[in-house]
Amino acid sequence: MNTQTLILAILNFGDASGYEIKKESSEGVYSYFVDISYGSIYPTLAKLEAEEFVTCRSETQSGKPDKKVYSITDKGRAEFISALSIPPAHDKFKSEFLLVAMSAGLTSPEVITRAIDNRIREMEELVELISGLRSECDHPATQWITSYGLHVKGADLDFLRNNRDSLIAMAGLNKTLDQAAE
Amino acid sequence: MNTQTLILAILNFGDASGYEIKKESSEGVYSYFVDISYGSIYPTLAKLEAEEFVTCRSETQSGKPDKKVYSITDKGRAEFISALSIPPAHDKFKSEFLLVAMSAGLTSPEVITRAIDNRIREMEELVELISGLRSECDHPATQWITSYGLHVKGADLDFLRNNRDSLIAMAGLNKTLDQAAE
DNA sequence: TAGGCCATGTAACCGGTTACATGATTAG
DNA sequence: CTAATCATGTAACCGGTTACATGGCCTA
Repeated sequence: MNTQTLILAILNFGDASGYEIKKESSEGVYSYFVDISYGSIYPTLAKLEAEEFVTCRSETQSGKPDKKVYSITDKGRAEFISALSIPPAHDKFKSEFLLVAMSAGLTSPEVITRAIDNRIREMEELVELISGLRSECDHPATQWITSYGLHVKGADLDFLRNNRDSLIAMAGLNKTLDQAAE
Repeated sequence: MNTQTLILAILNFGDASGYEIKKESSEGVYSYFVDISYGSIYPTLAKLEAEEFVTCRSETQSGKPDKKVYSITDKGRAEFISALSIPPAHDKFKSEFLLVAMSAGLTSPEVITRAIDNRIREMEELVELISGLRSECDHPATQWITSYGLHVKGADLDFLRNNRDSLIAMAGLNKTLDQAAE
């Protein structure tokens, strides 16, 4: 998913500044399945304005710096809807944890324990986040994707809790075998 | 996860050529959580050899082009193990589907039906793949990660099947509301 | 008074992909 | 005869991140 479509999606739900878009994409509902940095947000916003997909107005705030609030235009909405009709690409999924877990035999119980306990904690935080977001917003499609996330991440957490010890038990086993073979 | 560590991980399980590493990373066990292209494999392999993390021998094959088979060295294994002890970064997850689903109201039932049915099919194929891989390999840690994958992707598939129709029912709703408001 | 939040923006960099070049063999 | 598989490699490109620059306000 390119930055442009993502920003259009966010603006379609409501006006926002670059700063707010960043927050949405790294702390809001979107944070679960995307993330973008300032370095890509601001240039894209400028490009989007030049193409008339968004308009921009400055808002002066008391006690805070001015902000540039962007609104999606009809042209931008049409562009977004047309992007939506392109069959979505596969999810992109990369997991360092799985590589570590797969190599559990080569490393120590301490390393594996830390890795899986961190993962459990992060997963709990993610479930918390999605739950919170879910209760804040009654938009049907948002409810659907948050239910989805909760269901999948809940199953993930179950597995992690039920199989934590068995993974830790595998740590260092290759080493032991190598030594036994000597 | 950088290409280097991933290649070291694959070579740690056995010797392989660049071509075979690509296959492993896009059709084998690793395909579930990583993917790399030739454009990054071959240069990395050369770098790895220069640093003495791997050695290389040429194998002439009858009826096939020669291949360069790489083996991990003790130095390479030490490097890999040390990379393993660094706490793994968050999973990287990007989903165009979730963005489309979240915007179901803006698009047509056809678009949503195609998107979710494609996803269900892809998820089924992934579950098939992991099942196959699982039965081929009795390495404990690999069994662990494949069980994990099967558990999570099974839950994913359940949700998708049980909630397919409710998502489709949301398609086009925003449009209808807009028109009703006119 | 230090650190964190609000707020916008740019330039350098980088990891990785895409597309291309090359070529033999085998299966349909 | 065509397509696919095996096999290695390079160069151009690109999307995006990191780090930097700037600065005021508020809280501890």
